[in-house]
Order: sequence, then structure tokens, then C-alpha cells
Amino acid sequence: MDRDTAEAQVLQTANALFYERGIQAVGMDAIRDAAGVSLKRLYQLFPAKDELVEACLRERDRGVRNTLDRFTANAATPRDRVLAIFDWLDEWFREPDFRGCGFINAFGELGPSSPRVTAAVHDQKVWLHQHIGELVRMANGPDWLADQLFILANGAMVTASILGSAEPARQARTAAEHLLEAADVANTP
Amino acid sequence: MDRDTAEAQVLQTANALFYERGIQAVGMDAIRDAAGVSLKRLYQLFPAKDELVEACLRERDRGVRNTLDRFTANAATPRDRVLAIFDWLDEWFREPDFRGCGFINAFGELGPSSPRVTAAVHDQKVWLHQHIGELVRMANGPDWLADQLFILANGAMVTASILGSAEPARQARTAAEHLLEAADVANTP
DNA sequence: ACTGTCGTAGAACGATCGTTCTCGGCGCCC
DNA sequence: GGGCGCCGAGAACGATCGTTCTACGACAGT
Repeated sequence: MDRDTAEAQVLQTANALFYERGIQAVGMDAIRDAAGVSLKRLYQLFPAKDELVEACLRERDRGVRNTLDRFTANAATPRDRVLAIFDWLDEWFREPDFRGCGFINAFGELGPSSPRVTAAVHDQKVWLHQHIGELVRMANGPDWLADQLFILANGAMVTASILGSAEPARQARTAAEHLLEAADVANTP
Repeated sequence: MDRDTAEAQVLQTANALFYERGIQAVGMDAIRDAAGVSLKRLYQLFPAKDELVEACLRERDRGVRNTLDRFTANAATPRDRVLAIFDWLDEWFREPDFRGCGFINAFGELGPSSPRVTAAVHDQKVWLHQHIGELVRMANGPDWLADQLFILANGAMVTASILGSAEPARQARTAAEHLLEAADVANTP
């Protein structure tokens, strides 16, 4: 197997395993078996587990950005683009193997012991915050609205995973509508 | 040392260590050293680490309920009682060793592998949800408002810990004020 | 065809950790 | 007072895991 495809294979497989079982519960051997590469290759691609974990998070980050962009792209009005965030959450929460936000989980698991993980999680949340900020600005909403929607989105993620329900997405969406109203964001294109 | 004081000592010490460093990063030896009890005593109090972790979470749960009760008790109006939730968050986030919600962290770390932890976290979040529900009902607010405030509170916790800022408490509080307004909750005693 | 390089499979190592066992000492009851 | 049982300190055990090493096979260049 060629190096690039091996790397892609490892990232995808490891990401799935980490998300499903937790990071510390997945050994390098399990990743080797699932990805079908040798340990040697694994370690020449990622010299330590920490770096593999970070690479997985950054890969996951790329995926999230693409998915969210796709969701917000085909909304009719700026207001709908903001609300599309919560439609994305709704669809995500309904996936049968949804187990919460991989970044929040990784932070809870390794935040105190791995600066790499902390940084990767931090970066992705800062991006999400800024992205929401852009959507809000395009709808002529104030910055504080973006802060609130960001909190709402993160809250929906943890609430949905702990309670094992997709409802928080709809509840957060309704709350977002009220906050948009409070910020005087009209529904015009 | 007497059995009950040993148990209290262990719960308090272990809780602090778990919260500070993460659960899997703290070995039983570290708890023994910090609590000043023997391993034998530790294992006769809690036959396995899993059970110690669950007991710690339930102990933490008791603490949270007391603290939150104290905060909401001395609010002037029903509306202020609801908003007191976010004052509590604000004070909590400002504690120098704040590292997020211990329950959310534990769930991210052990959710997939420990049903005991999952149950303890679930129970505490259900309680928080219901408690917010009671506060909202006393303010004549609708049930959906409680759902939204619950999401907002959880979101503030993870946002504050990942971004390392106490700001989310105030931002969530402002959002809560808007949602209260949207739900027509007046500021009367 | 031979040699050298690369890759894989899998054993092996060293550290950590949860759990149990051993040993020595202290108090308690007949 | 002497046997008995409980307790504390720490060693020991067994499993797991991250990481490295070994042995062997495939392939390319001359």
C-alpha cells in the first residue's frame, strides 16, 4: 500500500475508533488491525500516538468545515444561513452512531495531559465561533449574537449526547430564532 | 482512621485529582498517597475503581445541588431565580482551577466504556434539567424555556473550559434574558 | 542470478496500572 | 497473658499498551 493511501486509511480508521470507543481505549494494535497497515508504517507516519490523535482531530476538523459549509451554502436568506447551523446539528444528532462532539470528548479525556489535543480542540472551536460570527455578520446581526449561538450549539452537542436524544437540536434552533428576533435580524435575502 | 472519615477523605481527594488531571490519568496509588489511606482500605470502601469514580460523581452531584440551591435561594424574584443559574456559572468559571464540568468531562472520557459513569452523569444532568424546569415553572415560564436554558448552561460550561474564559457565563446570561423575554416572563415577585 | 533495500508480521521490551498478597504490628476478648 | 483478627505499608502479580526490534519475504538494479 502506498504511503498516502495508508495515511488516509489510518486517519479514517483511527478517527472512527477514537470516536466510537474513546481515545485511550483504542490501542495502536487495534488501529493497525483495523487500518490494515503495519506498526512500522504506522509509526513512520505518526511517530507517537499523541501526534496521530492530533492529526485525527485536524482531519475531523476539515470534515466538519466541509459539512457545515455545504449546509449553510444552500440557504435562501442570511437568516436561514444562520439557522442552518442547527439543521446541521439535527441531522448529525440523528446519525445512529452519534456519540457527541469528538472535540469536546477528546478535550474532556486528554485536555489536562496533552497540549496537542488541547490546541487542536481549541482551534476547531475558535473556527466554529468565527464561522458563526461571519454568518451572523452577513445577516447584519451583532457580535454578541454569534457568541450566544456558539454557546447554544455547543450546549446542544453535549446535551444530545448525554441525554441520548436529537431533541436538543430543535430546541436550540427555536432558541436561536428567539435570539435572532431579539437582535432584530429580519428574514430578508 | 475511622471508616467514615476515611471514605469522606477518599471521596474528596479523589474527586479533586480526577477533576484536575482526568480520571484515567489518576492511579489508585496516587489516590492512596493523597488521601492517606491504605490500598486495602481503599478497596474495601470501593471494590473497584469504577465504583470509586461513580461515588465521586455522585458526591460531586450533591455538592452541585447544594451550591446551586444556595444561589437560587436568595434571589428576589422568580425571574431572578432563573437568572441566578448563570450567576452561579459565572462564579464557578472564575475559580482558578476551573476545568469544565466534571460530568461532561467524565462522560467524554469514560462514556463508551463505563455504564456506571454514564448513568451518574445522566442522572445529574437530568436533575439539572428538572431543577431548571422547576425554576422556570415558578416564574410561569413554559417548559420549552427550561429546555433552552438547560442547553445554554451546558454550552456555557464547555465553551468556558475550552476557550479558557469566564465570558460565556455572561453571554449565556444575556441570551437567557432574551429568551425569558420571548417567553413573556415578567420581572415580578 | 545476486545483493541490497524496503515493507510486513509479529514477538519483545519496558512502563504503567488495577488488584491482590504478604508481612509485621497493634488492639481485643477469654 | 496469649491467641486472634484487623489494619497499614508496600511488594508482587497480571494485564494492557506504547514503542521498538527481529526475522523473513518481495522487489529493483546491475
